[in-house]
Amino acid sequence: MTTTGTIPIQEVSLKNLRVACSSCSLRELCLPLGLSSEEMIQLETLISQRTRIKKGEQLYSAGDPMSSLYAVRLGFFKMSVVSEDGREQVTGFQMAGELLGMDAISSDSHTCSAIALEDSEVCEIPFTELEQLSRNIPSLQHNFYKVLSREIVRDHGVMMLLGNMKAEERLAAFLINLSQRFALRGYSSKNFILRMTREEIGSYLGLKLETISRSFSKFQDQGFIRVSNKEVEITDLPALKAILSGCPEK
Amino acid sequence: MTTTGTIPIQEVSLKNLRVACSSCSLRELCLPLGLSSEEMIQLETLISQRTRIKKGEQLYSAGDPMSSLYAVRLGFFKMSVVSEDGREQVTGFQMAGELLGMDAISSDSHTCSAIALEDSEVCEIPFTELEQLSRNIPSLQHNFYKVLSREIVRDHGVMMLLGNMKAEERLAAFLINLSQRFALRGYSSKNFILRMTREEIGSYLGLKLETISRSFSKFQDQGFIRVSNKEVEITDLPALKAILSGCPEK
DNA sequence: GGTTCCCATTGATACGGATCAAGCGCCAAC
DNA sequence: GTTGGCGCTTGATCCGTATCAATGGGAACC
Repeated sequence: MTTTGTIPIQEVSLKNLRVACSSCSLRELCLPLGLSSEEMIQLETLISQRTRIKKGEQLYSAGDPMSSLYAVRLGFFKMSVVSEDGREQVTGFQMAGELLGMDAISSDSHTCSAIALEDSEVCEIPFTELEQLSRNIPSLQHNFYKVLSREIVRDHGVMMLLGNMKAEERLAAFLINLSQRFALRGYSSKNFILRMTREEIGSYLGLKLETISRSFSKFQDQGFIRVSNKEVEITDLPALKAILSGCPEK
Repeated sequence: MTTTGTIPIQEVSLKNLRVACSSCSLRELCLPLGLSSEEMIQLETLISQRTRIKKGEQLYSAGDPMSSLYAVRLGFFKMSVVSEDGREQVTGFQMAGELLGMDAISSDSHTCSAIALEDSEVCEIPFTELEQLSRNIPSLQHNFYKVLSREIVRDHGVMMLLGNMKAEERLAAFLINLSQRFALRGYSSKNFILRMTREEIGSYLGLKLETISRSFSKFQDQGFIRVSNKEVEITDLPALKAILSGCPEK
């Protein structure tokens, strides 16, 4: 609807439509959190454009020079790194309101690739200008530090998962995490569509796709979830959570 | 030598001794990187004190409120998180010039515990004041963003290791990483002392202590390293690196 | 100097998940 | 409507690491 470029609308309204954090439903999840409306306007002027990314397309890939961060406005992304010998590791799945590209600050070039798993839209945030603006808006600066820190905490959680948990615990943790994030965004926490393949889930969780498939089947047999291809329904959330608590019985 | 508090020296010289980034051998690794000498002095005034932590003591633990970050001035730390059901995951080992506590920014309280693995010394950096100062010193702000981002990149590397690599690959990667970090600090990259136990290495690498021990022995049998308790000598670095490159032969 | 405790090594065995393999269902292209 | 390909499921087997167990050695404490 509020596409960029192709339709020749007059500039003013285009600018208006382009980016408006203040009217964005994600402002409570995203960078603008807690900013005054005046500060939010300053942030808006900085965001040069929204970009649409079709399912399967790359927003950027490892090695690309970094000039902007991206806030997911709509859709779903997969982030992955590749080792020198070609092994891929999915490092995360990002949805609306989450920031992409923070890994790239350290070296001015991206270390991950970002691939859209469904038709998506991102707000492009030029990094140098964000740095500058954050010097004038303390709460923006603070928010951004928090976002970076939260990513570190999340990564530690994944390490815990990869280092200590068994296959079914990992998958349970993954489903619970997705469920909570959907809920935060106003979607159902019980019914959702998996945008990624079993293989991508496996890569994220340090498992093979067959193991993911088997664990899904087992959860279904136990009556915890119903799965049909990419559709998931969580029918017994407490049971899923119990798996995580290292419940003694299998 | 430059202890804090106990010895009643006159204030001026104490202040001088307390913290002097400008004369600190770590200034090229730590936050002050690239700051002018004038800016460095501003940073120094902010760092309230140096603290000594004895081997085995905790600098902070998960749940503690966070008011400061810490720069390791001397020594060696282990960072770990604990899951609700009590499983411990070591998330990293930090040495001189590295920053501790960045995970705590997101929630104003620590999510990790930091334990000294040898007698250590840290510079305490009050976070609110660092935020303030970084608004006035762009290169300080930029450095700090980079430090946070670098931590995210490091974490992604650990995910790759935990998600994709076999036991011996993980240990090889660990040894190479330690070796490089010692070299950066002017220590030998070939001979060093492991400050952590086999169990702590195992927790970091997602393996059990027996597996660490066996892999050490195997590397030694193959002539890649010499190990004696905590002492390690790397005798064939290229061979260790070859293990990482997924070399076909075992 | 001896005792104790913790850490490390090594062996035997068990088990979880990887790997190999076959078959199915769905969607897109023709 | 048919064909091909990709993603998913399920079974059989294998392999790597965990687990269990016994022993050894070094450092700290008495």
